[in-house]
Formats: sequence, structure tokens, C-alpha cells
Amino acid sequence: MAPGTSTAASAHTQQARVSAAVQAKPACCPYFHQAVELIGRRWTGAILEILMQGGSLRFSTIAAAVPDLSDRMLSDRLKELEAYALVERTVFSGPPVRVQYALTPKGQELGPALRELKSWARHWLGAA
Amino acid sequence: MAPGTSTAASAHTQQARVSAAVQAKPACCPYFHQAVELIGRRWTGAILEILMQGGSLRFSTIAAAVPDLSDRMLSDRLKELEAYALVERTVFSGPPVRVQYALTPKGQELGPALRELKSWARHWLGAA
DNA sequence: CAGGTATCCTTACCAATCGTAAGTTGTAAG
DNA sequence: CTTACAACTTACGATTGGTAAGGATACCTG
Repeated sequence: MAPGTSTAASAHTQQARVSAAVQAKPACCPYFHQAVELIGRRWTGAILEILMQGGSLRFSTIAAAVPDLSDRMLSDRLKELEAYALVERTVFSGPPVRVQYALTPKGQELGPALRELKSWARHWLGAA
Repeated sequence: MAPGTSTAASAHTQQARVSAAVQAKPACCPYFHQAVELIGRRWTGAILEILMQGGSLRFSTIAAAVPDLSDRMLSDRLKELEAYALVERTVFSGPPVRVQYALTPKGQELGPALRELKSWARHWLGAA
């Protein structure tokens, strides 16, 4: 098996599990609620933030970059993000096995929203 | 007691409880993580969204505007948002008692970020 | 003044989610 | 044979969220 093989298998079951957790009736705009509950799940924001900066990052690199983030949470969140096509997972099978994660265009397009939020945070939470 | 009386009492304990739930070590930007986990708590996004549109809304009005949102959750989330000074709570004691909630400037400043997110949601989740 | 209504929450209880720690798979080095 | 690396996975207790019911306050009706 050559490098670059992506294990997108079991993405359907994952999609179903995540949808069940995230989906809920919105007020008026159907998709906004889904979006905020998706990126608002615990640690998702931090994971997206560091993926915004660099290109492809390995599992352990992300884990090291986000303090207090456990393996289990990182694994869960990456599966969710992959199920929503925000990140792309690539496996390099050469020993030892390495896995890299990178944002898809859909994920990169979240940049402006996250930058606005970061700007707000600096202004209103930083001047406490 | 005249109208306009705000019950900001017990805000300290509330602040402590919310902080314990939201606070976590960030990757690099200290406040971004706190912000995303704050507005990402369940239903907070939907509540902020409808408060963005109008001025002051009553408890029951918000509850009616957000389907599937229970009284308990709405009460909890409004307490959190008040503790973070994103919304202001005003009690009108004239019978029957009415309580109105409105965004503070700090809360209104979240508008650009939420609009960006809504735009992303329409583009990327709407065209499923 | 008993009983009903309206508004804004609480409380109680159970299910889903999260955090911590340990185990698994597979390969290679010592 | 033991250790180490990399990426998960499993188990289990703790925290959070959902549902249903009840309480606090005060007016209005009879």
C-alpha cells in the first residue's frame, strides 16, 4: 500500500454519530445553529486554530500543541471534523505509521469567522 | 422597587461556576479558546443569534423562538451570558413580573464573528 | 379570601458527553 | 525478550445536558 492512502472507511457511521450529537432545530437560520454547535464542541476550536496556521500536522504534533487535550478527545474530534469534511486524513504506512491531518477548502473557509472571534476575544477577554 | 431593577446578585458564584466549565489551557492565543468554548456551549449560539436581531426580549419570547430549548437550559445559559457580561438582565416588577434580556456592547460586538460564521454555514452546510 | 392564571425559574432524575488512565497494534531497535 | 514510537481504543468515573414536574410571586375572578 503506497503512501497517501486515506482511510475514509466507516465515515458514514461516524457522520451519523456526529449528526445525532450536533443536530438540533435552529431558531430561524437552519445551518447557523448546526455550525456553532459543531465548532463549539470541546477542543474543536483549538484544533482548528492550529490547523489554520500550518499545512499538514501529525496526530502527536497536534496533541503536543494543545495542552490538556487527551488522545481520546483528539481522536474523537478529528473523526468528527473528517466526517464533516473539514479536515483530510492521510496515512503514510511506512514504519512507523504516520498520519497527517490538513484542512480541506471547506475547513480553510472557516478562517475569517475564527479570526473575527479571535479578535473579539483579544479585545473583550484580554482586557479583563 | 421601580422598574429597571437588575438582580446582579450571586453573579460571583455564577461566574465561578461558568469559569470552571469553560476555562482550559489554550494552544497559543490565551483568549480565543475561552471564547469559542463559551459561545459553543449548547444553545448559546442560538440564543445570541435571536438577541442580535432585536433589542430586549423576554424569557418566554426567547423560549418560543428557539424550538427544543427547555426552560432549564435557557435559564442556565442566560445566567452564564450575564456572568460574562454579554447580556444584561432587567426585571420589571409590575404585575406580572417580567424580565427582559438585551445584549451589552460586549455582546453586540460578537455580531461580526457570528455573521461570518452564519455566512460560512449557509455556503458550506446549505449546499449539502 | 380560595382558586385560577401568568411569568420565570428550580429541582429531581436519567442519559449523553467528557476526562483520566491504561491497554492495543505493529514495526524496529537494543 | 524487552523497550520504544506512533496512533489509537477501551474502561470507568465525573461533569454536563435533556425531560418533566414543581415552586415563587402577584394579580384577577368570584
